[in-house]
Amino acid sequence: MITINEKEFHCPVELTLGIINDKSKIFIVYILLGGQKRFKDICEAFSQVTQKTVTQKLKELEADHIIERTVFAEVPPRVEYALSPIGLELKKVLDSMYVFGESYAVKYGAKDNIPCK
Amino acid sequence: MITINEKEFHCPVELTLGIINDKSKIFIVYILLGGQKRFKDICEAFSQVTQKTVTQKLKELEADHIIERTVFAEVPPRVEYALSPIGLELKKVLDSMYVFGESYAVKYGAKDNIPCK
DNA sequence: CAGCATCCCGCTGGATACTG
DNA sequence: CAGTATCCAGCGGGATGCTG
Repeated sequence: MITINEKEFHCPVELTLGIINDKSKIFIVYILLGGQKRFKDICEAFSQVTQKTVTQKLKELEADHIIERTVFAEVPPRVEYALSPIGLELKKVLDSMYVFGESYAVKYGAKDNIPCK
Repeated sequence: MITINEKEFHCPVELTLGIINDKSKIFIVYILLGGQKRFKDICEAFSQVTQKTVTQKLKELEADHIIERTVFAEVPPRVEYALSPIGLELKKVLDSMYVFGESYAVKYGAKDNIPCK
């Protein structure tokens, strides 16, 4: 049993799922694996998700220590998001998802080519 | 670009997320990593999810070739669920989630012990 | 035992407009 | 630019009861 902020998890897998519990969050992590990004860049990176959702998910990820938020005192405002040290460790999870997706595509998909690494 | 059943994915990660897009499915895979199980066993394995959800998720996973369903012509009926070969490859994804959860717990959690492997 | 059918509620997340 | 505010629709998923 693991306890974090009065939430209880039966095992590490459940804990991980508690942190990146939806697609949009995983996508944000995925995007940030390419280096730190501005709010606008993240929004543009996936068209399927609205600005509001991005804002919200970024907040949750920050609260969970996955990403770090840096505000620059400039006009116009600039905010950079980057993965924290522990956030970077999610790379292995994403990598394994990539590998699985590749195998799956080979077996069941009509793949043109496999980019986006 | 990968195309499967007229659905398009930009990269293998997105494809993987398209298959195991929610927690309950990942949990089912997690449970089945322990060997084949009956419907009832899966339902009992996580109390937080209802029977209906289990039924539904099992169907989707079967449609996506992740699990295999075997019906035994017996009375009372018996149905066994097991991971398919490609489903077994999700083990690596789960494993990496386990590793991440462990690291995270060490850093931010009050862990009693870490079971459930 | 292994589901299916129904009803229903809550929350996620979309669209749009406004602010420091 | 980087958000906040509000309003609202959809659907995932809970509870319950029925069937082959």
